[in-house]
Amino acid sequence: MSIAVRLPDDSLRPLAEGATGVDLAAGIGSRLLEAALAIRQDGRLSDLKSPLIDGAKVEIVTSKDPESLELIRHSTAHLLAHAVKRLHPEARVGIGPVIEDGFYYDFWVDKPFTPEDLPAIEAEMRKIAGEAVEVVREDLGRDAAVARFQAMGEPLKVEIVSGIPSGDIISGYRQGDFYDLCRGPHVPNTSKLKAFKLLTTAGAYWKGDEKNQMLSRIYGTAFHTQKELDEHLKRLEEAKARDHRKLGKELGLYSFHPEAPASPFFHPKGTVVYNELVTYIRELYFKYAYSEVITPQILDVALWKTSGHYDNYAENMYFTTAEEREYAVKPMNCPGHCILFGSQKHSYRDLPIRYADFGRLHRYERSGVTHGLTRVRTFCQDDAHIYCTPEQIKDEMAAFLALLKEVYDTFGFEGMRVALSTRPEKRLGSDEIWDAAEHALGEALDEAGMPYTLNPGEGAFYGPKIEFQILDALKRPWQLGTLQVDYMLPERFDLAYTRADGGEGRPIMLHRAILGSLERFMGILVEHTAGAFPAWLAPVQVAVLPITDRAHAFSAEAADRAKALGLRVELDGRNESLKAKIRDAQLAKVPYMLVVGDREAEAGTVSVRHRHRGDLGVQPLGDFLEGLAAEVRERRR
RNA sequence: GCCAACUUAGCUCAGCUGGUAGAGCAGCUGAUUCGUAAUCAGCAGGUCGCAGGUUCGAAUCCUGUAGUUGGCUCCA
Repeated sequence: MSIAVRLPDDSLRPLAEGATGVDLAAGIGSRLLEAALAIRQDGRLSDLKSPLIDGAKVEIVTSKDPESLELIRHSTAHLLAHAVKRLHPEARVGIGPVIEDGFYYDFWVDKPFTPEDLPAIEAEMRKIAGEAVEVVREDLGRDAAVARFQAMGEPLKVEIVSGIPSGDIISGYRQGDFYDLCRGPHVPNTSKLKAFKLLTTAGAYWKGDEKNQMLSRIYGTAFHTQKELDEHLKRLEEAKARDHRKLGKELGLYSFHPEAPASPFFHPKGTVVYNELVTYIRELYFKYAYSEVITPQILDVALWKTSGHYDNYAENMYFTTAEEREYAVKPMNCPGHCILFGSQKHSYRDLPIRYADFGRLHRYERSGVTHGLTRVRTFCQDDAHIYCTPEQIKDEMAAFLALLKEVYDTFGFEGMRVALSTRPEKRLGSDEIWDAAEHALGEALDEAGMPYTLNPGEGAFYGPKIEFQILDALKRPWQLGTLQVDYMLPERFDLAYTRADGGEGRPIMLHRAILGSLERFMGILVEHTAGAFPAWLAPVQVAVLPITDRAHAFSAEAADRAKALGLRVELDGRNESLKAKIRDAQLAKVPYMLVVGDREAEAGTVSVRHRHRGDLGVQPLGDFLEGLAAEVRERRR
């Protein structure tokens, strides 16, 4: 008996019955056998050692295959667990999946692993890889698997396997004395794992549930070659160098202090950037017909009970009492806007009404979740609420999408992705209302021709939402904008408008933001630009650098003229060398430097240096200043 | 909130197994007047996060606490 499989070049290859991918690869060539990691039969990835199916389309998977990286990482996770079991036989294994950029493995140990433990474990991994231990699939019935893991003293594995229906076949893999539950596939032997690194340790709950056992997690990554691994580690370094917490301190933008945990102090330079962002959004609000309002910071608790925040969000709110009356510090602007809307009679002719608010918000975030500027306890959103009729939702969405695109384009963000989040478990309102709201958003997106993904159960408690995600300069995704439909608050605040027929209509409320939190946006922007803000945002837009004292008078004149044009200029009159002044201006990421020596002072010119483009040559002072003023006015990138 | 690590001068960091704190940069003073990423010299600067404890003696060991960091979890 013999079988035949079809190769990618469409040729048929006859093989003996029971032949595996190993036989196939070996038959084609020893180089291929060496490179082979797995096979794909009729589109399904499986072990190199799995038997070939007669008539199947088969390809040998090598490192060139995109899916093979996942395979390598998964096998490396097993290698990690194998090494840990050798060094720490008492450790109980959890799970070890592949994640973006690497893998992790969870262990139940008395003493959690620390970074100091990693070199020894990594060395053991290299040892096992060097031993070229065969990786063999061993399938077991459910009950046999439970028995085996019980015998091995692996309670977590027993728990997983026990959750699988009795009678099912469970796949597992053995490499030497290590056996693990796994769907596979895996590399044929451990020598295929050549480029890996353990990165960090962390605590993690079993099954991600805080009520469960805390396990010790080891993170690592793996690649096909050392070169790819090195490049990845270099990228990590680059991201670290752009960390907004580090750059914010270095550039003197903001700082954090124990007196107000997770709450930024914006220094003068950071405040310039912050205010420029607000000014920009304000200008767009004028263009897009929003009305800015200012509402109180502290409001009666009764308001938050009406809005539903008290019941759903109290654990994240700050409370205060005065004259025996209980107040809450606002965690969002919406209820205040509802009071505003309800304070007057509205005609259908007035709608939509768009209230924008840069009010400061406070939310109590649990101590472990705060992070630099991206997760803080006090912040401000480019927040606005639109009150409109059901018929106006689509137009409002279209206008918002245009606004959103304009803003993201200004900052050079690309690759926008859109997600529609639907009803969560903890929510207000009837299913009928949710049906209508979810439908309205989906339809509007369809009409705008925007592809989107669904996030079931991720909506806000008062309504479904659309989230807009962009990619920064390092191609990292960030969620910035959001648009949420809210049928609940108008109901709870009994908001109304007079319809054309004289009857009363209930407005629909749209919550929307483009940048999200200004604090968080600033952090993202710092990482996106590596601190080199475009001229319109730069805290110092131009530095004047006199070479000698003789150039001081003209330098001062240059600075004054820049200031008269509204430019943020700094005159570096220190008794330092030109080299030193340039270095300091470069490190401060000042976009333009004007070198002024005897020649320039004499001719009324400046020698222009750009932080990235270097020496741009000599220009008349007036020409340069006008050019820069235009660059700033147009908010060029 | 949970697990772990970290916290020393304004900043970045040294400080071996406990013997009573050190560098570079920044700052100040002086000299130097200089052409596209650090001129030279001198001076000054710290209750070693905070509170207890062990010890003849604590930056160092122990306990507690705060903040930060990496994760978990959460995220209107």
